[in-house]
Amino acid sequence: MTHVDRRPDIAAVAAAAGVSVTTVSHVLSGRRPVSDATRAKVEAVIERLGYRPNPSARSLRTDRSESVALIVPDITNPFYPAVAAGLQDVLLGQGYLLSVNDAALPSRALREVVRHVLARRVDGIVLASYGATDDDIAEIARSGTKLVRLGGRFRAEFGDVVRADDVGGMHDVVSHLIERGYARIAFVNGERDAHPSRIRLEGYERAMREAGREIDPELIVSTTFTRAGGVEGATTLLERSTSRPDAIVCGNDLIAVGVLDVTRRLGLSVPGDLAITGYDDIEAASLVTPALTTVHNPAREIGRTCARMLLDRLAGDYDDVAREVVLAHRLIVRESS
Amino acid sequence: MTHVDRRPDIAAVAAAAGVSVTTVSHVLSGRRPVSDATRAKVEAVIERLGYRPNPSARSLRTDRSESVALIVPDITNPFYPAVAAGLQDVLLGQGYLLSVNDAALPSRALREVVRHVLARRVDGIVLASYGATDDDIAEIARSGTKLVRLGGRFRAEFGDVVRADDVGGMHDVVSHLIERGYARIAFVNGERDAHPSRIRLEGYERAMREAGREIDPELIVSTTFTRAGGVEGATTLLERSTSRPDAIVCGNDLIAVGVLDVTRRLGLSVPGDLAITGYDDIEAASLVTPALTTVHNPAREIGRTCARMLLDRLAGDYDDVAREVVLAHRLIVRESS
DNA sequence: GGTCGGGTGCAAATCGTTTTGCATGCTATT
DNA sequence: AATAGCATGCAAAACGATTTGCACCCGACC
Repeated sequence: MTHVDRRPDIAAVAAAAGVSVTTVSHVLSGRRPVSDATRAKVEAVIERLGYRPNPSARSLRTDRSESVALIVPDITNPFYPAVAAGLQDVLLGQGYLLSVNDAALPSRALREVVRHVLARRVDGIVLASYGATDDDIAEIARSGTKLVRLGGRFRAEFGDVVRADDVGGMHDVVSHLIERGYARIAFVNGERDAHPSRIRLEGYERAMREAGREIDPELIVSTTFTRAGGVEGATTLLERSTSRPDAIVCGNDLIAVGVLDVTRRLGLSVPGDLAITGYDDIEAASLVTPALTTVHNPAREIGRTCARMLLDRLAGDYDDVAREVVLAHRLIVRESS
Repeated sequence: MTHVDRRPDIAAVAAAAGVSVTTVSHVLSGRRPVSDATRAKVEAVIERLGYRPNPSARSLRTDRSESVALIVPDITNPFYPAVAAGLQDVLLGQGYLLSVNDAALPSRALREVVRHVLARRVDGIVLASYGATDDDIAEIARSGTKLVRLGGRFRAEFGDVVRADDVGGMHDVVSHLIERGYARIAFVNGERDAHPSRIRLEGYERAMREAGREIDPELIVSTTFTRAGGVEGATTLLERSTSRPDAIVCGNDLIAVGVLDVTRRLGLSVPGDLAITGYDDIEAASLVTPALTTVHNPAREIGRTCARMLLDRLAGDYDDVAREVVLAHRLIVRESS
């Protein structure tokens, strides 16, 4: 084993450059003017010694960790990795470390995950978990940690919100189906009380009402935002109903994939016997056969936006006002409708 | 604005409990015996005050950050989120924070990402990037940061390696095709110099040789581990060859999906005109039509294993010996072959 | 009865930064 | 020629934990 030299600290740099530690710190932070000659000298030494400030010491002093946590309800849902990539796009350049935390039940309760990241004193949290309760959010607020939520109801005291226009998106999908002449349009939604479910249902209802269609509660079922949920929902709809729907609108793409599984098993032709639509436009939507009509959810751009808003807040901007940013959706018509 | 009380520090706890800070620290760490009475008193105060040790102060003193970084080549490849979930399964319970870092080109050079996490002084790194050079790995080793690599060539001085048995997996796929009677079996691989490419090619070659088949260099093309790579590879193979292959083995599922895109465009029937196989068994493999024959890569279990090995190292176990752990693969035969 | 040793607790040094208050030398102004 | 003001640099006090060396008290042992 070769002996590894002790890591240089700021004092070592100061000594080697013949200045005080204060001066080195000022060169690093730029908080006080430093003459060009001194700066050059110090920077040369830093380079030569390979000095990197100790982040623990720094955050102990400044009370900032330069790290941000993303909390997602299911990291294996491809929507969230895309969000994470968007966050990273912005955060990496600013020197922030991004921690990604999966709060997927049953193994990991959201509250436990929230406590975990709060205990680590992250500077900010991007909360993408639709399972979050007011209590969870209040706990974050109480700790003083900056918060940006991805989706969810907008309330000033609960921080900023970034979301796609789900009401509009779902409205467009349903209108599209109505236009194509589908008569009995069913809806397989995600978790009943989750915010995205409610908001997507709202879009469905609005489009139906606008078209003068009656809303049949028999045609609306709530399951979970997963492939298994889609199987369950489709089974309920297609096996119990006396008169079958001729189109099924799904709360997200994963559900739609599950619905497709069922139609395949039942030997139904899509979109002949039944039209199916998804939501989010994850890659799988274009892979299945028939390819899914869906609504593109700009995941990466949402991630970028969350990051920028968090940085604004960390910089002290918008200190006394919460913001809600809504990103445009885009209807993608493919073969399934 | 309501006034938020200052966070209690260890001194506040000591004062409220009528003991010294040393004692409180010992209650927390258990490094010295503390009487039951004292312990109970201190724990009650901690609870009442909601005291949580400041992680920066702690790691400044202990030189441990209790955090681990995962570096992946493409976070939108669903294999990696599954690995991340596995890591989290193990790390969360131990109080470690997991940071996930996407080193996807062209925006983020791997070296830059490595520097970034090293600057943050993480305790350990799980490096899943097949683009890593010896230099990258040496830089990590030099910093003293514990390293576990996901895949890659095993070398004692470069830390532990966890990998699936890719040679065996690819061997099984190819043998399966040979058994089914396919005559001209082509191979669309990922990046030519990437380790997983080499190793998977090895499995292909071994199976061919075992069956007494000749290896035709014309039938082997290197692209990238992406859907676009599959399109490119299939186009090359199917449009240029005088005599077409009747089976295409792909370096991963994403490539296979791209190959499928091409067969669809050319109107080829799968597996009638052409058999196609993938590798990894990501969800998409079962979604496409026809569903892909592939090899199951136990991503989540790989993640868990990486985490455990890293924890071993951080605990000082296996200090003077590197380990390579190989996880079993499983051939999944579906419709495409 | 003196000594030994285990259990328990405390004071103080330490980790590596940032930041404040003050001192110095120089230039420019009057 | 005196002084105001600026640019520059330094010493020292935080930040909040962990850990070491030492002191004390007590019962047990010879």
